[in-house]
Amino acid sequence: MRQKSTERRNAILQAAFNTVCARGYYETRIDDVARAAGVAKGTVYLYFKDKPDLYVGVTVWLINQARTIIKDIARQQCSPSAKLQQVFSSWVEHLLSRPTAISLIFPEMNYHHCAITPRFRQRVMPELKKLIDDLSALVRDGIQKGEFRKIDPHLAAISFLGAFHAALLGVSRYLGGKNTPERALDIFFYGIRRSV
Amino acid sequence: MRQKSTERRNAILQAAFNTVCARGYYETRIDDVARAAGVAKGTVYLYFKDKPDLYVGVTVWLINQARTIIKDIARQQCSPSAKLQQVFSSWVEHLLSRPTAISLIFPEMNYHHCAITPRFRQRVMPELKKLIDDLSALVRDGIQKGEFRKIDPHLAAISFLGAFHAALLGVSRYLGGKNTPERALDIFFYGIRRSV
DNA sequence: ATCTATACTGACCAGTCAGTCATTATACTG
DNA sequence: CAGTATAATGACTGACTGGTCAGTATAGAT
Repeated sequence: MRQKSTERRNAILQAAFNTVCARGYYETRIDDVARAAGVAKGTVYLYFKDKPDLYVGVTVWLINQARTIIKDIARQQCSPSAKLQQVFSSWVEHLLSRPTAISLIFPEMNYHHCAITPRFRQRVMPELKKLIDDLSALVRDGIQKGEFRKIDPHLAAISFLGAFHAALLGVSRYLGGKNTPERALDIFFYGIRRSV
Repeated sequence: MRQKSTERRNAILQAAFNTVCARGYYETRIDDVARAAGVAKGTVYLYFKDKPDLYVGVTVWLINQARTIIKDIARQQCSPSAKLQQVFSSWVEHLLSRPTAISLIFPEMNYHHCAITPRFRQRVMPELKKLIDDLSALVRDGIQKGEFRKIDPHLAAISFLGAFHAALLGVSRYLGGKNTPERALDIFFYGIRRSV
């Protein structure tokens, strides 16, 4: 009784992630993913029901990685600010070479994928909400410790994503200036208003 | 000597904008756009070279609208902060019913559209850069008037886009909480750190 | 070693849709 | 009004790709 290989599944996931980052979902061919994973095209369908299913797999996989980073850092003994900073830096480190991956995270980008939206909603949105909850928890901790202003932790978590996004844009090929990603985090922390 | 109708061109652009916002570029059929615009499918090709050309047209059109709003507001006699706030509110007002439009603005989302990326680069990126320059000018003004911290205006402009994005997410169907868009702007202005 | 059940393969197929173009419609001119 | 040139039409076409499945390969059991 032969087993499907976890190894092969991961190879397909990784190949799909790479291709989706390079080209986007719609310009990604199953054939390309298969070739990059070193399997036959039909093999992809042994592990994933169809193309949208593969996409959902990739997105959940990415979000779980992002959450793992948060969890590891949340366990450290340092201030909430330092924790947010570390999550930020770690994420930047991971995605700097593939900024397009961020589109996997933003849901309104995924309105685009109408064919998978119901499935996306059922299987990815819960994960994404957990990601935001993880970030919210860090913010809540900071509020309780008097480090952060009294703001909605949920919105702050979402704004953190926006700041992360801006960070990637700020160093990107097309819109980049003389920035480092940390400057975007600085704006997130301190705002643009001058204190009086 | 018959002329092509500007009216018809705009109808096609508007229809394409609506469909792209509702479904994304790849789930948008030329047939759907034509029907929504009240023209035949082949007519679309009288005004736009091909599908990517239509997409570029829509994106440039949206960016120009966003810029018009900035320009109008920049002319008013009020503080730089108030100006940014008004741009923010006006944009929110325009896009609240179609948050997906924001994907037209963020370039790494458009890496997805490999078929149009070179064309996009040549025709849309210059407009997008101008949009960011317009915002940067407002920020620069605020810095000179002592209202804003000494930060890179360019990065602040990008962060403004990120904050705008977060605002839309914060009130969205999937990730929304009890927020108003203005709260995201508040975070952009004052950050999350508590002042000491 | 043989047998079995499942993994794996890749040529094939059907459906889709962007783009085409022969035909028709219509605005404009004299 | 007739003629002309261009706009507009929509059925058709061909390229493409996701998914299928008959055939092959192979791991595991006996």
